Parts: sequence; C-alpha cells; structure tokens
Amino acid sequence: MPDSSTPLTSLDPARLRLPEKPALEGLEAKWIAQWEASGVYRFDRTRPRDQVYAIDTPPPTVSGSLHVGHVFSYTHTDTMARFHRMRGKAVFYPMGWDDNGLPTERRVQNYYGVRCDPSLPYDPSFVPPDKPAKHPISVSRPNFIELCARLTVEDEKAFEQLWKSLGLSVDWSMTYATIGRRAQRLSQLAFLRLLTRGQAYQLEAPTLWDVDFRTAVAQAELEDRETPGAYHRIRFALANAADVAPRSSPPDVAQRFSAAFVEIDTTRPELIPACVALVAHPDDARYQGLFGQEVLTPLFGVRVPVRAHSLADPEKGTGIAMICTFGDLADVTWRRELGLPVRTVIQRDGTLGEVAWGASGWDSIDPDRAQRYYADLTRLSAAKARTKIVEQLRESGDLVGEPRPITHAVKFYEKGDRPLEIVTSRQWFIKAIELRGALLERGHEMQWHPPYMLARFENWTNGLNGDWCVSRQRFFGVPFPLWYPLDRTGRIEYDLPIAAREDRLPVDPSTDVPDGYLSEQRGVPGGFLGDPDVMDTWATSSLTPQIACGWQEDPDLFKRTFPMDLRPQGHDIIRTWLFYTVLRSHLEHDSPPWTNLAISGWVLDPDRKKMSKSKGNVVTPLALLEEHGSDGVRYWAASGRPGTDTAFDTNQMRVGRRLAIKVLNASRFALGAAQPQGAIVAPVDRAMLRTLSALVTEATDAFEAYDYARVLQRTESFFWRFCDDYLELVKGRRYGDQGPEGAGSANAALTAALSVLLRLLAPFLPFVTEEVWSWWKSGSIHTARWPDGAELESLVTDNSETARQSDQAVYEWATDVLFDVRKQRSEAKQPLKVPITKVMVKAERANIDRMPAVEADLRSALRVQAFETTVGEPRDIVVVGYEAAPPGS
RNA sequence: GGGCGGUUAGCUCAGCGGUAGAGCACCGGCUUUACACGCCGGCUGUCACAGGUUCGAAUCCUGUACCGCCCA
Repeated sequence: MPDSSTPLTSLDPARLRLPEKPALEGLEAKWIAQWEASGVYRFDRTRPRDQVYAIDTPPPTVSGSLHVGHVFSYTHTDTMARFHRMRGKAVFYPMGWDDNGLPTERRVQNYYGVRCDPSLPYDPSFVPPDKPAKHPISVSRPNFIELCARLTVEDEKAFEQLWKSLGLSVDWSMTYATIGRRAQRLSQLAFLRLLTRGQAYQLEAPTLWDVDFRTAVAQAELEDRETPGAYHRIRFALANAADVAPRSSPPDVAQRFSAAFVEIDTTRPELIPACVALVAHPDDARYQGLFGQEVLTPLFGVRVPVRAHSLADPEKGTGIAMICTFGDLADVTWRRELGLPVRTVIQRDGTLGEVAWGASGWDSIDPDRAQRYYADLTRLSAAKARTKIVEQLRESGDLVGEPRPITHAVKFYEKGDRPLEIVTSRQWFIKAIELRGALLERGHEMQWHPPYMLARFENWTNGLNGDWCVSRQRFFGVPFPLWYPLDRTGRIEYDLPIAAREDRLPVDPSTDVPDGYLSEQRGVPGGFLGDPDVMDTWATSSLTPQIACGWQEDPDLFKRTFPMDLRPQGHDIIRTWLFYTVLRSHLEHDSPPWTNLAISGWVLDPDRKKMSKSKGNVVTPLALLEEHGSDGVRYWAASGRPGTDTAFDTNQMRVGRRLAIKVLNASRFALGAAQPQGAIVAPVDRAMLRTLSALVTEATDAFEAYDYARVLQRTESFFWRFCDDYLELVKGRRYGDQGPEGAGSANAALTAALSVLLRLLAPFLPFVTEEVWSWWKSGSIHTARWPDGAELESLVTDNSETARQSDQAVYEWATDVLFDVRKQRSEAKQPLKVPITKVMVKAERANIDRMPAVEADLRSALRVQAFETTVGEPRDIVVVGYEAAPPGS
C-alpha cells in the first residue's frame, strides 16, 4: 500500500500537479488504461483466506444485450468490492460469461444459418458460410458448439469493454464462460459425483414439457400466466344405466337416460380421450353414491371409475373432475395415488397422437364411433383439438349449455409461448425435495442484505414439489458424460449407464467413445449410444463458486476463496441461481457457498414497470455512460438501496456528474494554496475534522452492513456542506488573512479532509477520485487504505469532551451567522462584492463569547467590515448597511 | 388464497419514538480570485386511512385501502 504510511496532512509541493481547468472529459479512457497497465485490481493469490474477499459475480447472458439493470446491480457490487479492497483485503472478483443455453442457441442458428443435428458426426473441416444460407445447414453438436463459442467470444469482448467503461474493478485475467472447457469439465465432474453418491438419478416419469422447444423444464422455470379459457360442462353417462340402452344407440336415445348422467366442468375437453377416471372429494355428499361406480366417457365410450380423493375441490365447477393423462400436476398425483392407468394422447410436439380404439388400453363400448370422432382430432394441436371436440360434443349432445369464458392461471415455460404439457419421458433428476429442511437451514447460515429477502428463499424452498429435473432435450449445453450399452436386439439399457472417467472430462458422448468400445459400435446392437441430452443451464450456473474458485483444479486457490464472501444477484433469480447454488454446495461441500448475499432490486421505468428489452424501454448503457460520465451513472446506481427497486432517472445521473465536477473543483481549491501547513488549532477546523471523523465511522459501519447507498448519501451530504460552509468560512484565512498560524491550521485541515473525502467517495466515483489523487499522491486511491476516524482525530491535540462541545458550538454559531447574513444579503439583492458596513449581533452570552473565535473568518466570508455584539435575547442578527456602490458601477 | 415490500413536498427518495428532511423541479437574486457543469436565498406536506400503546407516533402495535413483487 504505497500511501498507507503517509500522514494525512502531508503534501509535497514538488510533486503537486494541478490542472488549470480540471474537467471530467477523458478521465475514463485515461484511467481504464492506467489501471490495466498497473494491475491495481489483480487478485493477490498469496494471501490467506481471512485476508481475501471473494465475490461470486453473476455471469451475464452474453447473447442478450446489457441494459441499465445490469449497470445498476453490477455497480452495487463494485462499490462493495472497492470498499473491501481499500480495507486491505485481496479482492477476488472474477467475471463470468453465461453463454450456455437456449438464448445463445437461437442466436447462433440465425446468425450462421445452421441447425444442430446431434446424430451427425463432427466435421473438423466445417466452415460456416459468410452469409446464412436460405435453408439451414445441418451440423453436428460439436460443430454447433464451436460456432456458439466463436460468436460468444465476440459478444464477450463487447461486454468487457462496457464493464471497463463503467469502472468495474474486476480482475480481467480471471474470466470464465459457462460453456467453456473448464465449466463443462466441472459440470460433468460434479454430476458424476452426484451420481456416485446416489444424489442424481434418472426416471421415466411425467414431466413438464414445452411443446415448442420440445424439452423438459424444471419447476423453477415455470411461470403462471393469466390466460383466457372456458369452462365446458360435459356429461358422462353412468355405465350401468347406459347398459340398458342399445350399445350403438344414437344420441337422442341416450338422452332419455338423462337421470343417469354426471356432469363435470373442464377447461380442457380435448383431453376426454385421455380420461382415466372421475374424481370428487371423499366428503362431498353429492357424489357419495357414485364412488366405485363406472361412467362412460362421451364420444369415446370408455368405461372409467369414479374415485374419491381429498385433492378434489368441491367448490370448483361441479365438484367432480376428470383425470386425464395428463392435464395438469393434479392429474399426475391422482394417477399415482389412485393407481390409475396411463392413456396418453398429447405427444411431445403438442399434437394429439394416433390411437387404435378397441386395442388394449383403449377399450371402448363402441370402438368404431370412438375412432370416427378421434380421427378428426388426430395431429391437431391441443388448442385446435379443443375447438373441434367442442363441435363434436355439441353435436352428440354431451356438451351441457355453452362454454363459459374465464381467465385462469396457466403454467408456461418462462421462455415459451404455449402452455406447458405434461409428457412422460426419461429424465435426469438431482435430489432436492428430501433436502428441504437442510436447505432452509443453509439459508439461515448466510447474511441476507436486505434480510427480508430470506423469506423469498424460504417461500420457494417450502413450496418445492419435486426433485430438480436437469436434463434438457437441447444441444448447446453441457452434455451428460454418459453412454448406455445396447443389448443384442439394439435396445438401450438405461439402467446400466457408462460414466466417463473423471480424467477424460469434459466429454461429448455424441462423438467421444466410452472406454472398452470402438467408435464403430456406436448405435449398433451390442454397442453403445451416448446420452443425447444436455444439462439445464442452471446445472452449470449453480456451480459458479466452484468454477470461479477452481474446485478440483486449483486446490490452493479454492482453499483461499471458498466459501465465498459475497453473492450479489437480482431477486428474480432467488429460486433458480441462488437456490440451486445453495443446493449444489450443500451436496458437494456440506457448506453454504457464501457468507453474504446482496440482493439487488430492479430498475423501473417512469411507469414503474420493470425495464426490460421486451418492453422496448431499454436505454443503451454506453450512451448513458458517454452522456453522463461513468461516475455520474454510478452515482445514480449506487443511490439505489439494496433490494429496492429504483426508478430509471437520468436526473440523478446529472446530479452525480455535478458531484464529480464539484470534487474536481473543490480539490483544486484545497490544493491550490496549501502552504503553509501547521498545527490544527482553529475551533472551526477542529470541529469540521471531528464531524468528518464521525462520518468515517458511520460510513465504515454502513459499508460493513452492505448499505453502500447510505455511505454515498451521508458522504455526499457532508461534502456539500463542507464546500458551501466550511470552505467559504476558511477561504480568507487559508490565503493568509489572519497570519501564518491561521493559514497553517486551515491548510492542514483542508488537506486532511480532502484526503479522507476522496477515499470515502472512491468506491462510487472511481474516476474523478483517482484523477484528483494523482495530482498529489503516489499510487492508486483504489489501493489506498480506507480512512479511519481515530486517525483524523489524532490530528487534533485536545479531544476532551469539553473541547469537542466547545468547538462544535463555535462551528454551529458560525454557520448560524453565515446563514442569517447571507439571507439578508440575498433579500437586499446585494452582490457579494459590496461590503457590509456593520452587522449588529444580539445573542445569548455563550454565543457572544464565541464570536472572537470566528469573527475574522465570518468577516472575510461574508464581506462584513464590523460586527457589533450585545448580550440579549431573543437572538437578533441585523445587517445595518452596505457600502455605497463605487461610482460608475 | 399464502407471503414479502411499499404508500412522507409536483418528482425521486432519506428519516423509523422526541420541534417534518434532502436533491431535483419551481420562484427571486448574484460573474464571488475552486467551480455559471457555479453560488446565495425562497416556496412547497392532515408523513395513505382508521383505531390503539405512549408524557410524546411519520416512526411501535392492530386493522383497512391501494401499488409492486414472490409463491400456490
């Protein structure tokens, strides 16, 4: 630390370099280059764990664009990083890029005009066309991933430039990418460890499924959307009653048995062919007689039982519902708990599949009739099939009344456009549900800033309804490091997965060959097949602490950085990134991944809506940085308190820019005539320094508590009063009005205050503070020691309680007089250059006694020729007159 | 339906048990030797509403309303 031993008041006139007219323009370019060259933000990996401050930076999605929301929250993190660096910690502050996953996949497809076909072999000589071809070119998964890597490298350069412009004090020698080789290796390694410990398993089960992306999705990726729909009242004939009628009776005959119908309400009538039972609440008096009986599905004539289950809601519709394969998650539960058969009609592409009515599992009392109706539904999407079946039901007389439109919450994949279906498929899962209690405890082991964000985590953890489905039927992602043997008939033996050896990772099972096999054996009986899926991108992102800290790669680094000190992130991804990272760390390290969580709010547009690209209200950050200066933009961002949503406000950026300019000018003043320096003896100087000392203590405490916004607010507020009152008050004295002793005191106090104020502001305004620091100090302000209150107080000889109170009272009295006289001058509309001839001061004895200590300062600051004092109350300060304006002015 | 946060000056927000605050906006004045990217001053409020606790409530408690978010 170059400056740590330099006394606060030291000022070497020989090295002082003051610009004529200081300006903010060009400071970003100048200091970014300087910082890079000198390596001020480089992590010192020789320091022991307790001297390290490790930050688990959110890797931004590179295929998207950066927006003000990023600028906002990354600035918060940077202020904290800078504080801890100045506190003497070795700050471990790497940057990751999240290039893994669907958004990149889509961007690469469009950019190069390719599509991924995982069945193709790798083509090492493949070169993408200059322009996308009319028809997409099919490429292998490794080729596709190469293209993803190529494009994301470009995106990452642009991101890095922007982050540097913003002044993030990241160590740019430590970056990682979530699709990079290291991240892939660690994702696969961590997965294999889970598999070994039985914490990952595969299962063929009903899973939430997006029919457009044709992939499974996890609970955390769902969102409810209010969607228009309709209740359809459908009648089911009692099977016994229907037996009375001829089997092929036309609808009008069946209607005669109207007493023998039960009516249900459904929003998904297209699932009637998938119906396996009806269900009502066991206590529902209306249906007691029906339990155990059978009914016939309309149109298809399938006998299904009526069952009782407590999950059935008597208040909903008619209180009795149909159970289908699968309409929603309740259907999945009912099927499992009631032991019902599976009758799947919805396929993975979202259409209704072929069914052979009358065949086993598709029994019907009238297969021909069922087939006739069903033929018109086959290959229709669920939505179209719904329209069609409503016509059919109306025609058959099984639709009671007309559909009643409603709006209801429907589950969607957060990136999807159509409602999710539930499809039975083989997927990999990581255990989570049995760990709920342990994870809640982990939540309590960490410090949350703000604390109430813990409730979000608890809320989510308590609401978990299944294990984490981690397999995705996509391409650009980390593949599962697994193959499956094929038996003699070519059947895949899922129960005997072949795991890759750890020392081979990362592997791509679509091109790599498992040990003991030849590549010719891929896909042939007796051979093998690679697992075709990739992992959920969160399965990689949930390992950012392990990736950044070098788990299983750099044990020395890992020991010095893990568990990390801080995870900063947005509250929108508590249930995903935060939750999964806690889960993985719990499973792998039996520890929370961090000690502190700083949760940022959102940036809201003027209509109080979240700023987002889709809403078209995003401002490009680069333009903002150019217009308001990086320090100005950072000022706005840092005014947003932890966890609080904050309005996008260019006005605040202007205020921040003004603050930065003020720092330049005030510094120039403070340093402009800083000789002679002497003992700090004037009461106002001592009072100012003690107030500043209290500010330092408060700021340090607030920063320790992650309340950076408070530090900024308090420091700014002090700084402005410092400029407007203190600087004005001592201006004449520091120029020598009252002799060398008075000047020496003022200059020493000014120098010390400036040194401290610059350092307090450095985490927020890194550019302007570094610039001013460079005028008179060696080394970077960003590695200078964070100020400390005791050090400031030590400049003042007498710190007795009496001296404190007395100096403070003198300072307050001086500012009272300053204010009263300024006000009268303003009301009299007299310019400052016109001297006031006399001010009559009537006040309490104590304050009159304080006059001599400040009178000379006040005379100079206010241009008062004389004060005339009398003891008395009430206090009365009166400007008696102004000197006549000089002739001709 | 459950949970969390919010409601303070025209706007953005701080204050969270002791006489209502800041910045911006607005109005008036001032070239003042650090700064006109500035300085000095002025105006602005049933602290959402209703109860309660307290000598005293914007602040603590209970309830209501509205806004936002999370979860089901």
